[in-house]
Amino acid sequence: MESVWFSKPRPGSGQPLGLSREAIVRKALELLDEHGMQKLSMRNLAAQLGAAPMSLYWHVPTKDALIELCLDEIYGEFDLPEPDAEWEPALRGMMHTLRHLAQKHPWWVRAIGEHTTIGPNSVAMADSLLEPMRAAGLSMAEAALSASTVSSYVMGFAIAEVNFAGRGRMDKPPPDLGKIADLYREKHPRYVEMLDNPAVWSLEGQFEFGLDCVIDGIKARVAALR
Amino acid sequence: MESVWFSKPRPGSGQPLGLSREAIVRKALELLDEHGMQKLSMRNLAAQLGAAPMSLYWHVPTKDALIELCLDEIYGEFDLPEPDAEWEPALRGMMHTLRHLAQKHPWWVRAIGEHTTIGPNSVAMADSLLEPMRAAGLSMAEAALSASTVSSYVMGFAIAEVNFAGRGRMDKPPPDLGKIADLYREKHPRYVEMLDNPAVWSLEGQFEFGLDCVIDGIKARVAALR
DNA sequence: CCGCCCTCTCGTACGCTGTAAGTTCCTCGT
DNA sequence: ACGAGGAACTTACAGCGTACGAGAGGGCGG
Repeated sequence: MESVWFSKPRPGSGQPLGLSREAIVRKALELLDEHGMQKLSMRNLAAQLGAAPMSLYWHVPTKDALIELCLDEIYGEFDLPEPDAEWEPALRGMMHTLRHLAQKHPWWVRAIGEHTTIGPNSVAMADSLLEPMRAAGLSMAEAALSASTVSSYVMGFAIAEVNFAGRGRMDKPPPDLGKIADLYREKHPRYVEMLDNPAVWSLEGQFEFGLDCVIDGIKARVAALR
Repeated sequence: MESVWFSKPRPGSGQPLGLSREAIVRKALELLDEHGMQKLSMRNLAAQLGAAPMSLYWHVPTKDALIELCLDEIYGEFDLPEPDAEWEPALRGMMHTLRHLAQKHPWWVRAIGEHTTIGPNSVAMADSLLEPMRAAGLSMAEAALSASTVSSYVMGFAIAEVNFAGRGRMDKPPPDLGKIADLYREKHPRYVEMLDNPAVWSLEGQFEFGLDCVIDGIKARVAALR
């Protein structure tokens, strides 16, 4: 299957266009952010654009491709740090924006499970992720592995976060929790005890703790170079 | 919305059952592992079981619930380490089984993006993840945060791995890669240089490197206690 | 100026999906 | 023998992605 990135839409030869790949992606993104992936259908999207469903297919080969375009689009929001920054704060900043990106576009966690993105913005992000690691003095291989490690962590965290937040905001335990706790109190007392700990319900603390761990691990590798 | 875990199927009063929640879940799992999530439909599943589509709904409230049951089922395969093990090898072992679980059930990475699981096996796994952390001497809060950190990393890694492997096995670069490299060679030379590095394409190395990083970070916290 | 072609939009239709509602049958306790 | 109710089935609906082909409208060669 050919990827969207290799086949541009046929360039129009001058007449005014009511529809365009850009407009479609923009509106799709709007729908996704507002109502989630379940409400995004080609029919629905076309209606929002005042067009017939099949008209979209001139600009976009398939719905999956459209979603990949949307994915790349949100990677475009990712703002890159200035190149002369210290490597650690730069890395931390990028990871925070990555998390906020997931929070702002909750459908992201669903999409990444089914689509790989190799669009320009996605690549730009991956590339600029290498920057701080190389600046830290790591070799190309180690830089790549480190970058992959931190972003794997953030991705995993974001999924859990968004997913759980879907059942209600997650600063405090969800209402179900009483029942869950009761169900498992005898069999897994330690687990239930954990659920009572307020530190577990602080997303900020949770994220920061994990990020610190991972970055500490990387710092150890940077230090080993000297 | 009530969760599956609170509403058992009505217990039969004795007659032989052609269908059962267990049989349905088992067959669904079979279909999922073999043909992926896209091929699992209630109609298809019913056909495989020699039953009418709507018959399934007596045993399972909804398709999403069925998938949650399947998720919990595969967590049941997760074998817990013996309780007197050293904390670090125990943790590493669990993380390896978690990864292999994702490899064995690729649909998992799609499912976790849309479903939270609080079934017995899932909870048992989460609980036993606390074991090594507590054994290491960490407080309840730190144990929970650490466990969440490592498993976030593994989840993120597994998603990337399975996802990419979907386009062909990933021990070496995919065929698309030439085109990608050509597209971005000028704009992101460092990125395409990275793609040429063999270390980037070793999944084992990749996984182990990241796991080492995270665990090093945790070890630092354990050491800080003494 | 005519007619062709190329770009874009649309209408129709197919095969698929999850599941609500209502029907039928079989087994059991009384 | 008879009602109760568990379990399976039938029918039907609203929605989905998209293949296919028809049509509108402007640009350009003749």
